[in-house]
Amino acid sequence: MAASERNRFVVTPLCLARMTTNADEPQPRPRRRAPAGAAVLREDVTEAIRAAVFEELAAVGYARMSIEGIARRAGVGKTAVYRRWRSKLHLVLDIVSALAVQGLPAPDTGSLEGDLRLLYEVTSRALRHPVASQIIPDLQAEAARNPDIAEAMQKALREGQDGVASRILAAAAERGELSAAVDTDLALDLISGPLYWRSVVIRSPKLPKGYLGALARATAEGLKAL
Amino acid sequence: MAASERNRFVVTPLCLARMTTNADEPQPRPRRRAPAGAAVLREDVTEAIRAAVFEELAAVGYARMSIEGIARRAGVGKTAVYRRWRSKLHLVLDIVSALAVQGLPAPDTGSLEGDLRLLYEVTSRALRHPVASQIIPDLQAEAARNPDIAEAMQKALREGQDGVASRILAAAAERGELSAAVDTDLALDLISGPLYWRSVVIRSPKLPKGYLGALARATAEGLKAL
DNA sequence: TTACGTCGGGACGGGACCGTATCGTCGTAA
DNA sequence: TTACGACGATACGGTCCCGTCCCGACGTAA
Repeated sequence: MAASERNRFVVTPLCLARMTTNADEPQPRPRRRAPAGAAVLREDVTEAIRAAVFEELAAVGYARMSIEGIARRAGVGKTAVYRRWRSKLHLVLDIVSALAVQGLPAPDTGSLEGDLRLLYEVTSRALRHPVASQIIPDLQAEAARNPDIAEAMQKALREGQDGVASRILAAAAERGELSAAVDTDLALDLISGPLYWRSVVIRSPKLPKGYLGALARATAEGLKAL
Repeated sequence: MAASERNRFVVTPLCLARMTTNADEPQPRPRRRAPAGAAVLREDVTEAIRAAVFEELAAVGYARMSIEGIARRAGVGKTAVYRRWRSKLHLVLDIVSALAVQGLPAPDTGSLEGDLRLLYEVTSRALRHPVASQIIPDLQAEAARNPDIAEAMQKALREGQDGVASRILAAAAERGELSAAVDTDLALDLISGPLYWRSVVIRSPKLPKGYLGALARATAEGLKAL
C-alpha cells in the first residue's frame, strides 16, 4: 500500500513545521480517552509520535531518549509506537531517512561567490532553529558509534548540503571560475566546514551583519586558489 | 595540599597516553583483593578511574556512561569513585578542564600558509586518534544541553586550537599579510571549520596526500581576501 | 451488521543504575 | 604501636525503562 510510503514524504514536513512552532508551548493534552481508532493505523497518531521524537531528541538526546518518553510526550500508548516501529533505532532511522528526501534547490546566480552566498543563507537559516542545532550534533555523535545511523546521516548529508555544494562547484568549473582538477572533497570541506563550526560547534547565537557575505567571498577566493 | 592540584597536570597526560595505547588491550585485571590502601587517596586508583572514564566515554558516550560502568572498567569499587567526585558531571568536568591545560606551541614559520600547515598537521594528528574523535563530538553534543559542559569545552577550545589560531592571525597581521581589520571570529571559523568538518563530521578515515597543504594554501588565500 | 484491528491504559517481570551504608582488610602517618 | 581512613565487596530501597500482554472502547471496511 502507498500509505506508509506517503508518510515519508507528506507527514515529515508537517513534523518539521510542528517541531519549530510548537516547541515551546507545553500543550495541555487533556485528552481523557480520545476517540479510538479503527482497523487502520491512524495518521494523526503517527504524526504525533514523529513530532514527539523530534522534541524528545532535542530535549534529551538519542541515548537518553526512551520509547516511554516518546509515547508520554505524544500522548499515546507505548503500544502505538511499537506497532509502527520495532525499536528506537528503527524509529530514528526512519525519520532521518525521511529528512534526507527534502531536495534543496541549487542556487544559480551566475557566480561562485553568489551561489555560495545563497547556500549559506539557506543553511544558516536551517541551523538557526534550536531543535536542528540540538539534534544534528547529537545524531552526528551517535553516528560515530552506530553504523546504521552513520549511513543515514551520510545519505541525508549527500542529498542535502553536499549535493547542493557539488552542483555549485560543477557550475563554477563549467564557467571556468575553478580549475577542473580541484579536489572535490577538499572543496566541499572548505564550503561546509566554517559555517558548521560557527553555528554548531561554537554555537554562536547570532551571526554579525555581513558575516555570510564575507564568508562567501573568502571561501570563493580560497577555492580559486586550489 | 598540592597533591590534588598536581593530579591535574601530571596524571592527565598519563591518562591520554594510556587511553591511546591501551585502548584495545582488554587487560586481564585479575586483582583478587589487591593491596589495600592507607588513609590517603591512592594515586594509581585515581588514575585508573580517569583512564576508565576516557574509555567509557568513547565506548558509550556521556549520556549512557554510568558510575558503575566506570568503576567496573577501572577495576575499583563505586566507593572509590564517589570518594573523589560527587557525580558523573563533576568527574567529566574535571577531566575536560585538565585537558584544557595542555598548552600547544604556536607555530612560527614566517608565513601564514606555513603556520596554518603546521597547525593542521598537529590538529589532524590529534583528531586521528579514534578516542578523541569519539569523545569530542559526544561532549560537544552534550554541551548543547548542559551549560557547565559547554563552558568547559569553550575554555578547552580557547586554550587550544583557537588560541593557537589567534596567535597565527596576529603574527600574520603584524607581517602585513592580512588586513588588520579582519573579523577575527570569521577568520577563526575559516581556519578551524574545514578540518573539523572533514575529520569529525564526514569522518574521513584518511586524508589524501597533499590534503593538508592544499587546505593551508586555500585557507591562507581566503583569509587574505577578507 | 459484524468481525477486525487500532486505540489508550495499565500491569507484568526483568534489568540497569542510582546514591548510601556497612562490612573486614590493610597500609601509612602520627 | 596505634588510630585513621581508603580499599573492594556487597547489599539496600528506589527509580526508570524495557518489551510483552491483556483489557474494554471504538470505528471502519467488508
